[in-house]
Amino acid sequence: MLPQATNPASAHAMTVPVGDAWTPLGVVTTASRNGEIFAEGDLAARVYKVMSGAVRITKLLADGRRVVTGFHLPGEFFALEAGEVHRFSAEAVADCQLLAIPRKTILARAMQDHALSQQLWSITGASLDRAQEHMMLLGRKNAVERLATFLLDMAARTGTDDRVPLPMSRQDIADFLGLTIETVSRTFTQLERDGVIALPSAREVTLKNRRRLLQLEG
Amino acid sequence: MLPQATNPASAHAMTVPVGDAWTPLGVVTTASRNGEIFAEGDLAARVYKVMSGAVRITKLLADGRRVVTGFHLPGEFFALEAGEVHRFSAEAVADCQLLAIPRKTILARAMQDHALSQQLWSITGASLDRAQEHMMLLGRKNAVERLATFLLDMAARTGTDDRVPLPMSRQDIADFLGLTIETVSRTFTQLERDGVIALPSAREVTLKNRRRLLQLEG
DNA sequence: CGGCCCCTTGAAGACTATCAAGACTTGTGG
DNA sequence: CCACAAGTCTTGATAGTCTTCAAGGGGCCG
Repeated sequence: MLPQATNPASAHAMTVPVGDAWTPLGVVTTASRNGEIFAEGDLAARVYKVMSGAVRITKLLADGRRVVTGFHLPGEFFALEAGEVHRFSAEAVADCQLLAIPRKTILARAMQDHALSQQLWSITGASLDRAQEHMMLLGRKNAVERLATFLLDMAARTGTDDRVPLPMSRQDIADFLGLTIETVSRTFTQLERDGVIALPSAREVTLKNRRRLLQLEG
Repeated sequence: MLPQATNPASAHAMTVPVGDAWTPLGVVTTASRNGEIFAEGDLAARVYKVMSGAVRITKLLADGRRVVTGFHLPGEFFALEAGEVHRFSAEAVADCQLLAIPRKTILARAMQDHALSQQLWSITGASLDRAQEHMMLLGRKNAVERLATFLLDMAARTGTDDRVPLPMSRQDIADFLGLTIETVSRTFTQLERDGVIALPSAREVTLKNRRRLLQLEG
């Protein structure tokens, strides 16, 4: 169940100016592939926005079984939680640039800026929506439906066209979909055989038949 | 998959004063067993606090497969979401008294009360935590572990001692744990046979061996 | 070119779902 | 208060999906 060894190297700070309302509040840091960004139980000192790369959020069971509760792609926030301590770990799926904003800064601003305050709530609410949608997948969908849902979601979030890059490993996908790596691989192959997708490489999917994929989504 | 027919009768408003900071903001309403409190897609006009009874939050797949994403017990808030529209349905598991607070009221207050504003965020964050914990259950736990987790959670939330009332049906539990009603029933029986719990009735469990249950939780 | 990951594929087995029937509970009406 | 009916829960037998165990293929980097 435990996947690749985690590379402890990560997160060297270096100030870089970029252009959006949040940017001036934080600093851009980097995290290298499989590098830990923070761990479950760490003090929640910062909130993050993905600038480039991809991040996975994970939780572990005592015996090592792993769940990936979500992936975060460029433009998305994570660790924007209300608690003082992180309830999950965050790791870089691929080399990342992250905007790290001190929690204190956010909270101080929110004290004086109701719009920001509401935005914080709103972003957390969006995470909750996604979490509930995912519970549906984990609780009631079969392997094909899970993968179809995943691919359509990734396409919606990243794809400009029908070419969808998959920065994460099969094991990451398996732990996200509540399946084993073997089942994920077999299901990819099945969708390819059925002409629903093409697999130019393991890390890139081409959607050949979105209509069919939507039906398969369940 | 679709369980009992839903009883449309519910939610008659009647003003009743009670004692806590939220109470003066809303009105107490009632919902009868299996009555709909609101449906997915409804305008999110109110947020709720359970005064008595129990509520289930559900989502449906197009073909009728159902997921219960959570239960809410007395003292707990629900529908405290940021969006304009409910992303899930809420139904009364048993006859309920609910404090219904108009969303507008909450938002207006939050504009002037930072503590409240933060509290909203915090409550939503707590929901997110629970959701992620539940994803772990749905994604990686087996039937025994799921039921053990559920029982310990219910005990922690309601039980004053080792007697834990279960206001919800087996079907509700099944849809919450991502199992079938038969598997839930068999797993209850198994835990009883193993002396971990006793079942004075279908709707009440007595924890006979918490230590063992904790081990089984996974 | 060789080694190491990562991914794919195959065969067997386990866990849960499905199908089916019976027991118990609860509520209603005579 | 009893009898019936409907809903709920339990149990059994069988089937199916996914997991587990095992091995081989392919790509990337030193």
